[in-house]
Amino acid sequence: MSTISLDLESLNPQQREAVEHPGGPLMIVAGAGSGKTRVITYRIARLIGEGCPPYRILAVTFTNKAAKEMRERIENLVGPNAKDIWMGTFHALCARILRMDGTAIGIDRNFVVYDDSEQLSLIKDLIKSRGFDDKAIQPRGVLSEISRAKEQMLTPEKYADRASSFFERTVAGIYKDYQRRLQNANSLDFDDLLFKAVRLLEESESVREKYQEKFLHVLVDEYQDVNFTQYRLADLLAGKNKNLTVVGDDDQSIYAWRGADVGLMMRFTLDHPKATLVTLDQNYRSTQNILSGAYSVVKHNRGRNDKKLWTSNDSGELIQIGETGTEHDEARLVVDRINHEIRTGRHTYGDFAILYRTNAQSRVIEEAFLTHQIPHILVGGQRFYDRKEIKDMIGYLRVVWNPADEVSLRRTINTPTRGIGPTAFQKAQAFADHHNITLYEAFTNPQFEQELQKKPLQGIRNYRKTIEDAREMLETGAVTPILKHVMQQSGYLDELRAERTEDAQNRLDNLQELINVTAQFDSDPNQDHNLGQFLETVALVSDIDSMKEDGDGVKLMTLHSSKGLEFPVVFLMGLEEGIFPHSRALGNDTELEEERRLCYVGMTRARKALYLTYARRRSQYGQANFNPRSRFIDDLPREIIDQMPGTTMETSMSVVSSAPRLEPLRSGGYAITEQPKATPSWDPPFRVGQKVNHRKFGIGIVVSCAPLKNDAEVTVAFPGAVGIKKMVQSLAKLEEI
DNA sequence: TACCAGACTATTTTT
DNA sequence: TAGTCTGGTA
Repeated sequence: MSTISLDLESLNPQQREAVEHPGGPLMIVAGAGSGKTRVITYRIARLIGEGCPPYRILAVTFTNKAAKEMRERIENLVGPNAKDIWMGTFHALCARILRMDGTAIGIDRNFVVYDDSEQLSLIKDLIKSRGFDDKAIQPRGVLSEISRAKEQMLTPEKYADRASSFFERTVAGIYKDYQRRLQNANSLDFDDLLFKAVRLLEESESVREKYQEKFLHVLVDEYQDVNFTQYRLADLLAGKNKNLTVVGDDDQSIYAWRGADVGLMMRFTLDHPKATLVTLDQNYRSTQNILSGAYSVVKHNRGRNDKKLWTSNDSGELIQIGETGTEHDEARLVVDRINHEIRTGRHTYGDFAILYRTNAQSRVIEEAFLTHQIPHILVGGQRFYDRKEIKDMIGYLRVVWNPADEVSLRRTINTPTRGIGPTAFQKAQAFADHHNITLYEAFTNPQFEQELQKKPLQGIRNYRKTIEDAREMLETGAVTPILKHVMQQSGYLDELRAERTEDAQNRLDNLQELINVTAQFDSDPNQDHNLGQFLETVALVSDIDSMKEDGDGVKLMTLHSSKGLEFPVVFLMGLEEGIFPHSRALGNDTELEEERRLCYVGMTRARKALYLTYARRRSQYGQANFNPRSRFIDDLPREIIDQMPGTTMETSMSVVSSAPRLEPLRSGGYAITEQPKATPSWDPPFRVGQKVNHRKFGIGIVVSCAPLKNDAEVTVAFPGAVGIKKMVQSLAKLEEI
């Protein structure tokens, strides 16, 4: 037994109960900032201290970053053997299991993982080859339908049995082909990782027993955001020893759009009637005012089980509300505020976080930060691994590792151009289908070569040589030499260098950065050194994973990315109807509730100070929009808010001074009496959130209004297939109802 | 086959 | 607004 001393005295009784829970199913309902991570790390440390070997513990986290941090914290408590704990995201866990034992259900060890864009390109191709117009059958829609099917563990056959509408029957056909193409390409998509892992455990008794025997304790964090396959997986893995600990907070469930289902938290207690339930409701993070503010936003949700967090912290500063003219003014307001705080010496740049609803909002903020020289770290947005040049090179590496990878082959074979256009491609596809071989095999088949013209033939030979030479380097295990070889011999580098533009130089820099990444991978003693492992790591990283820890900069990220983090000072920007809550959520109660929870998550990231800002006028898609301020602001009790100095007076809410104006008066969801006039010269014909009638589409809800010469452009959300429509009021003749 | 210009259109969150 | 797609031309 190791010598582990935990400071259990410092825990509150609930935390202590959770840490010391002996065994059996345990559900920890952990409010924001309630010391959840501490409880989990202590619990794991304690299990190890009591003799449970680290390799028999499985801890599932939401992001790789969370896993890494948790591992470090446990290492501080129990020492280096914390390395042996199985810790990671569901997807990483499944990939690991499938690589080891997937052969039992016919999965090749060397499979690659297809990401979103690769899935999409495959779907697009399938839609086209079936002769559908990809406007009538949208690739995105098909993909998310397939994804949903997989989350419910429906195979193509089962899905087809249930399909009733035209759309569903179409998807059923595509789904079937899609799976076949994935299989031929020796690839799995994100959902497959989960789905196949569950299938593996269900179908192979020996594999199931192996893992059930192995994992003495299973812990799942962020349980409110699991989907059905993940729920199944956790249950299966903990099936024998029943030591399953789940930790979640239903108020922080923000991934329903991705198939997560809070209802599974309830189901846990039904499936495990003997489960112990511990609620952590003391918040150690935020001030009383921040907590009250956040609570006053979520409490509007119906059907939540009401838990009100409490804190012994001071009430702290008031929540600051800032209204500005445009989004540029808004960014400037934040810049000024940050500079002010820095000057007074109260904070450093690293203390601030800027949170926004959509990535598109980051641009304006970043521009302001660049011009005013505020050091900052942008999380997300255009991901490094989503950049074209990076995807191209990763594509090459994937073909080297797995020549059957069809999507990567398509991506790379004519990049840089080698004279292999659609015609050559179609020929190869036909040849491959006819001889029942992969595309790569077709392209490299001597018989096929005879069908080609001189130029494409030369191109293919060069390509093949690049790949084959690289394949010979596989044995060494190092990734960097292969990458360098491929960059060079493919002609990719030469082409970029020849461009001599700033953009090309940027791309070259990014490629250099990629070399740094592989070099680091190659020298990491904790990694299995092979290309397949590298490709998997790359496929499963998220934005937040690559956020640099150090560096004293203001963090910029979406609300979703901020989950699980905390900052001394938080700015929540763009609090406008149609932005946050997002326009897609207006008029949909379920989605509005999720927006509310998202707001709750954002607000509770703040420890000391919280700013909520919005602009009266904002350019969206190149057009001026006048969105009223967010209903979430109107939810806040006026005694805990204050107006930021320097914000415009005439239309702003003049908080404390005009008490009666801030009644949470709602109809269509926000305080009507307060709405500032959009501009002095223009009156929108409808309120946002108002129900209107259209003679063809029926009843819909106004998403936004924008001025248009002597007219107005009105965006309306209609139910069902009609969706969101932009229309000119004088023509559409929308009627108020 | 490659490339360009202009049209078009879709706008969330991400493992 | 910006990214994608299409169609025409070299």
